[in-house]
Amino acid sequence: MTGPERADAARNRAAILAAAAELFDRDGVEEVSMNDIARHAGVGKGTIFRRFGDRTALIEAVLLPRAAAMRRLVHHGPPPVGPGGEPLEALHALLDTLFDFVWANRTLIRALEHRVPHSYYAHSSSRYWLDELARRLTVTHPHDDTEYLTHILSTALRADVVDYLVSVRGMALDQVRAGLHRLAFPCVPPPSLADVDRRSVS
Amino acid sequence: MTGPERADAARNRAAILAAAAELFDRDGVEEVSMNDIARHAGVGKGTIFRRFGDRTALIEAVLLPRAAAMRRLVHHGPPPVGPGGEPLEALHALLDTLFDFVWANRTLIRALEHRVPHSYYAHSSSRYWLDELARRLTVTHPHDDTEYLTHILSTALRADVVDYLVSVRGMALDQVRAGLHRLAFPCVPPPSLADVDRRSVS
DNA sequence: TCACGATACGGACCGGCGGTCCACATCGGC
DNA sequence: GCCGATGTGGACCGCCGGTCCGTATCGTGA
Repeated sequence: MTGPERADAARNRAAILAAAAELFDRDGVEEVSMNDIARHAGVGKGTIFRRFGDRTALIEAVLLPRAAAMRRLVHHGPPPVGPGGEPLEALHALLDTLFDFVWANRTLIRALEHRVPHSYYAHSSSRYWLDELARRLTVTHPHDDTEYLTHILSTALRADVVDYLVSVRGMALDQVRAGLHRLAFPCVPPPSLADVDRRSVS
Repeated sequence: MTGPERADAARNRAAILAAAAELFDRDGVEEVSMNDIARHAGVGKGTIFRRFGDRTALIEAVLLPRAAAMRRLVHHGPPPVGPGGEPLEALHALLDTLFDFVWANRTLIRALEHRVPHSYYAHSSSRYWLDELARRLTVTHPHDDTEYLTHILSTALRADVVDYLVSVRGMALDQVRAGLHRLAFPCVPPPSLADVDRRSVS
């Protein structure tokens, strides 16, 4: 066991991740076999399993850097999504950021949920933003049942729920986004469309 | 093509459905192969495929009579869940009936959703109770966005969402049920626990 | 009762999957 | 340049859902 990883191994890891990301995105996760990825990356199938263990771990490995980027944005980025902004703006910015992340990675997220039931809520890389959401809700909704609200919002943010609204019910993305913000304030009338537009364009 | 079906064929259909229902229930849908079902039913694998077409259709066939029973209850049963009762009671009774159905058949429903994305909302045997829910909401919430409310409630009734709350978060069934009823009336305080108990015991 | 076409049966068989194995190639410190 | 540690790749494995077809069973009309 030398320090980290041999040079050729690192090269192959990168090639596999790139090939997997491209094929998953292009053809849908379920349509891509491990053999496809191996061929496309120019490596043997055994190499993939040696690097990543199994199919589930490979999917996670493709998703991980994207989740980490979002996490960095939330924890160290500029306000309003990063720390230091006005609480209400911070909550809405977080919702938008989560929504964008879920939408952009919906195929990977759905595939993971498919292979590891409840991973959407229970997976460690999900927990942190569920907790962050709860934290911001506690500030903006000090008198409500924030655990309950967190659950409602995180369910509305499920990749398959959003996907259904858009691809089966034909809702526009901004409609779904507006519904999400409205859900956070169930007892006030929904904001005017102009407000919603201003927020989601930023 | 004689009239309906030969006697041995009908016998086998029943045996297959019974075997599938038992194994799905006992071991979980994903753990049961078509060979398992064939062996357990005492028929050849070919017979299953001849009768039902493919695995998805077999799962649907196991679920169908249960959904039909619920449908009968809602359309022809005694009030409050059947027609003729007081609107508010009718809505709550429907929510309870749907909740019980989803919980009792959560493994089958999840397996179907797994094989046919969005089937939970889009499948014909789901449509009718989504429509019924919307109908009753229109009566009890004449001034609200009932389409939106229907979506929120049907999402809260997803088999995987309920399953997560119970099996991962450790919520009691009656808590989840209470949350469902509360969701239908977001702007009034939740009913006292006594009310909830009275309703769900009936 | 029997004969015969229509129908159903069942398990060998197929292609493809995720995952394993191991003879061989490649790396990199000395 | 040597040599043990590390990495490689594709043949191979068991299993899956699904098909095929020679054989068995049904039920009708005579």
